[in-house]
Amino acid sequence: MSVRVRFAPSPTGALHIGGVRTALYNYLFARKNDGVFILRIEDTDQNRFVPGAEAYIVESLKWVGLIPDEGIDFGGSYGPYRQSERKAVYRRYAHELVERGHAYYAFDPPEALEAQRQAEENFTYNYRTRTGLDNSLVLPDSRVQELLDAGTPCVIRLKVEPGQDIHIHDLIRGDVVFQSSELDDKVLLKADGMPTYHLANVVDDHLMEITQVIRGEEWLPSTAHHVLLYRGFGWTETMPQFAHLPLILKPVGNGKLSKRDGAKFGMPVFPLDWPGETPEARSMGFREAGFLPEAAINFLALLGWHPGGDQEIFTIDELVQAFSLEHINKGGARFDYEKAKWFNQRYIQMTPDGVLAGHIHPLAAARGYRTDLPFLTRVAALMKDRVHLLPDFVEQGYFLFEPVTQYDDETIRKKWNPAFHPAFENLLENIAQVAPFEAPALEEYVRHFAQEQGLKPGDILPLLRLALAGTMKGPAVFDMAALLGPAETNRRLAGALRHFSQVIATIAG
RNA sequence: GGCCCGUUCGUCUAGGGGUUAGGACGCAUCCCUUUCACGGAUGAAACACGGGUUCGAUUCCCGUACGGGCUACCA
Repeated sequence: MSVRVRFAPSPTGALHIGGVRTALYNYLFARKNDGVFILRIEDTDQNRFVPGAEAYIVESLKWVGLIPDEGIDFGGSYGPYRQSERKAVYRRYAHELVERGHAYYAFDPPEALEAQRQAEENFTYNYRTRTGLDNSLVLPDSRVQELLDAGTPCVIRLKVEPGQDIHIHDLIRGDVVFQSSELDDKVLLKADGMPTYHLANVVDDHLMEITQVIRGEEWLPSTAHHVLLYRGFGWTETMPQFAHLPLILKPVGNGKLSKRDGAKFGMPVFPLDWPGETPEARSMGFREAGFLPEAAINFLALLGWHPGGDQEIFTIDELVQAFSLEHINKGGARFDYEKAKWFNQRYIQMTPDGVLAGHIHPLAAARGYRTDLPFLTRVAALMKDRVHLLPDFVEQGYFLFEPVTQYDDETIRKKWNPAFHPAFENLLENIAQVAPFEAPALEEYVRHFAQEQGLKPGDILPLLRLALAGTMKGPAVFDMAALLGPAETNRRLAGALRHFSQVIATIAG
């Protein structure tokens, strides 16, 4: 039987980075096994529906390159892939389960159950309590029919028979056993006619011929219910295998990574930006933070999984080749943003300058900088070894785009000597004539010039850097000069010379 | 509270009955470089605890502790 796996997010907001990892593991598993990767939207909660969330999910998957083979927006013959469009299907199956005696109608209004929970410490709707509640198990058939005919609001609940062990063989965790007596009679079909997750996911996984369910650990406890559903429907022969993924934990402190942690720690926890009503609700995305999608994928893949060995950098094809569910760790993995940035740095280094130029383009444009690709390509070459995120190119390399207005005066006081003035005057008059105006020629000229003037390289180089960039941080001086060109180099030298004298004059005064 | 899952350097992890417990991020020192980085080298840093099983447990079993998840007409 060919492998078919699905990623089934619910459109209640931005897709969490943990969700992206779940999608990634499903994708890798599908590719590794020549299977099919399906995107299914689980929008059965009408109250939590968020407009735009579905489009966000699709755009996120596209950005990281996890393109579904089937699903909403991607075709396939097992549709519809949006659960809200399959309402009739679930209704039919829910009733079938009632007929088979594995489910029943319950008329208890939500308020009544709420009151029960208030009154009774650990109230659970199960085999113990259901006989005293308002459902088709205790009501006479005629009365049930009457209520149904009258359109009385009701739900359909799973009838869990006590006294049986439910064994699950989890592909990641091994054997897990649940006692059915501990399980509650889960609602399968809500009063609004929509199914709950439990019914919908089992029916859809069956109908869509899903072979492995790879999902978050938060689903492990309800898997016993799902197994009971497969049994109730008589689908045990084709029941999918289960694999429950460990959670992604907060960078610091306790608990799983939450949506709010992005704003809290100033780091992205979503693939793409997601606007929020308040600053705290606004979510930064990996894309907007300046990550290359390949880097984000590489980072995510290794957060909770490793194939063994010492390799850290994996192309997507290498990930596919190396992937196996058995190597997924059982324990939760803490989100480590420093490591994420390290991956991005490595991927930036590996990316050709011309490609980087394309990434820098919009960032430069946003700041009103030069945007011609040949120039940006050279910027990329000079900066790529010292950035972690794409915006660093313009934020840390600002002096390549704009005139120097701020100088590192501290260093000027240490390095500048008024006695250098004539020499620098000379340099600024003649440097523009160096031909070709490229780094090697410039370096040769300046070093030779220093010698001529009786100066050490250490006297002149730091000051030249300060003149061109204003700061002691940055690419090789001669590379910068070459990029800036003769006119700009001359201009900056002249401006710097005036500033240097002023700074010293201030001290003297 | 109940049920379920987990626990190797600070973090992500490799490993697995006998190892100097390996790698990566981060950190520190040094080299390269008259900048910042990159790169290279070196270093500090871990098997939660207690019982078994065993000639021998970090590795297998059982407890304990700690962490996590679930416990809705949410997913």
